[in-house]
Amino acid sequence: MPRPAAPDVFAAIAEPRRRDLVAALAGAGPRPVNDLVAAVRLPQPAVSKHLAVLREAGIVSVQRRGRQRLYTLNAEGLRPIHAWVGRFERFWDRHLARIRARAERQAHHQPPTRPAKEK
Amino acid sequence: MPRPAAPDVFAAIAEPRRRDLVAALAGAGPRPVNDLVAAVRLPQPAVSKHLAVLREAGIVSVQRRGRQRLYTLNAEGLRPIHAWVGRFERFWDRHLARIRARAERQAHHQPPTRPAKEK
DNA sequence: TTGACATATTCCATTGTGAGAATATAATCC
DNA sequence: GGATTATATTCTCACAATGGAATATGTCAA
Repeated sequence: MPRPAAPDVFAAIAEPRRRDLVAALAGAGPRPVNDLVAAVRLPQPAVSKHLAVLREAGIVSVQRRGRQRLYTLNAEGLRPIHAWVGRFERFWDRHLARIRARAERQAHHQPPTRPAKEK
Repeated sequence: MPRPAAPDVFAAIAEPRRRDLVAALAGAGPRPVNDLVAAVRLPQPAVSKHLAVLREAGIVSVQRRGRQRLYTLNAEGLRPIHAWVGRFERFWDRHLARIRARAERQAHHQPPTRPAKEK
């Protein structure tokens, strides 16, 4: 599959407005730009520009219909972020930390890692 | 508890170098700055500056010992991101999508949503 | 065609961000 | 004290990003 190039997804969602747009696109199906303009309360050119960034990052996809362009959330594009943050989930999730400790103990047959005492 | 103010965690991890720093801090315990300088191959002032951003975002914490400052990953700070992205997990996870579809079908007693055909 | 509508793009001014060099602070050692 | 080590801060510069206004592009309708 032709990876359509995803220039820094992290930077794309760093902008609060763009996160708003993503949220507005979730749940509902393809929405025209004007819908989003109404949803996020931002001038139309701004919305178009933010959508362009999201599109280039692979987070949304467009589809022309008549004079309007319907934007759809492409959640797959968010996956790298989820994956990256997920690497650290075990550091705050006590349950996961325990599971991990046990797994490592069984694997290496060594004493469990000290649970990194909370301050 | 005094929420220590977390100015845009999203912006903090938008920088690749800072993500490198976070990764370098994970797993190992508190590490002095020079360790990190060696790890990420960046001039020391740059590292200090990035660490400052991470600190203000609540992603790392510092602890003085002698002349050095030991930085520790504060994974809790990443939680907002995980939570935000997690909201959209169901849109790419087929299994979760099915669960959701069934739940909605049962709730509204209506035909299941068409799985949004890929282009 | 003309006109209205939906959206994108360009231009400009402002602000923010990161790199790099130099310097400052603070703790330790002699 | 002075020298050395560890880290932070300041400064400047180049550049990217953002908002706003204006304008361009494309599509439908009459």
